[in-house]
Amino acid sequence: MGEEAPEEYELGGGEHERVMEWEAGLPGADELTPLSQALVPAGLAAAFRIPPEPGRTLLDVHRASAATVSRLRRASSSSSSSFPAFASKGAGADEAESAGGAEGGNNNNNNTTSSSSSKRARLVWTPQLHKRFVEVVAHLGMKNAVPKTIMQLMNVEGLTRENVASHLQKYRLYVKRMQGLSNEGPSPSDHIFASTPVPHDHLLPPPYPMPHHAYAAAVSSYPHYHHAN
DNA sequence: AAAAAAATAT
DNA sequence: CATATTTTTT
Repeated sequence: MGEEAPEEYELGGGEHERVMEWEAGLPGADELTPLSQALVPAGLAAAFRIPPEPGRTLLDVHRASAATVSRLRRASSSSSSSFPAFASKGAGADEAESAGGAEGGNNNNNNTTSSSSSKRARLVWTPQLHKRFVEVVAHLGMKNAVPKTIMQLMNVEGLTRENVASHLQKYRLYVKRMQGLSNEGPSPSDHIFASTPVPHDHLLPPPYPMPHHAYAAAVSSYPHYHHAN
């Protein structure tokens, strides 16, 4: 019969249900310093030679909060009761999201999807992965930041060049949008991003373990995969 | 139904 | 390798 589940949850990129209990005692929005506003006034920063403003934009904030939510989903250990909002929209089978709560770091991923077909699951660019990506790109410079090199330096097993290429495409657009929308002032420093305040990422091995010649064989972390369709 | 993300094709 | 288009997920 029809397995039609009335999903009234607007999770992720939808509405947020406000839990007033959590807001009790907290200052009102009008009393808080807007995140979109720089902590250090432009004039003051200039006077004190503090040019590198992290460039906090609404997009950055949004990304950061997304990371926080992502963290909460996983850290839903103790706490009185489970979060009502973070239910996986399991269509058929519930997805097992990793195991160790504190993460050990050892991720032996046997993504031997058995089946012969190379129908790999969709790669999910988790904040950790993205951060790694950004770091590598930043270190390479827009000049050498090409999919192949990025993939190699990231050294994440299972990560394909196509994965990186696709993400890079989006990332470039993202950066572009940001630059165009940013203050069109005469600021030579244009590449101001990489502000991806992701929690402590002790989950991944060193970013670019490439001192001289690649020591292939270094087992690295694995990307987050989700069940494919 | 629309938007975002990732995959795939050119 | 870059960009465009299509598919999949939210």
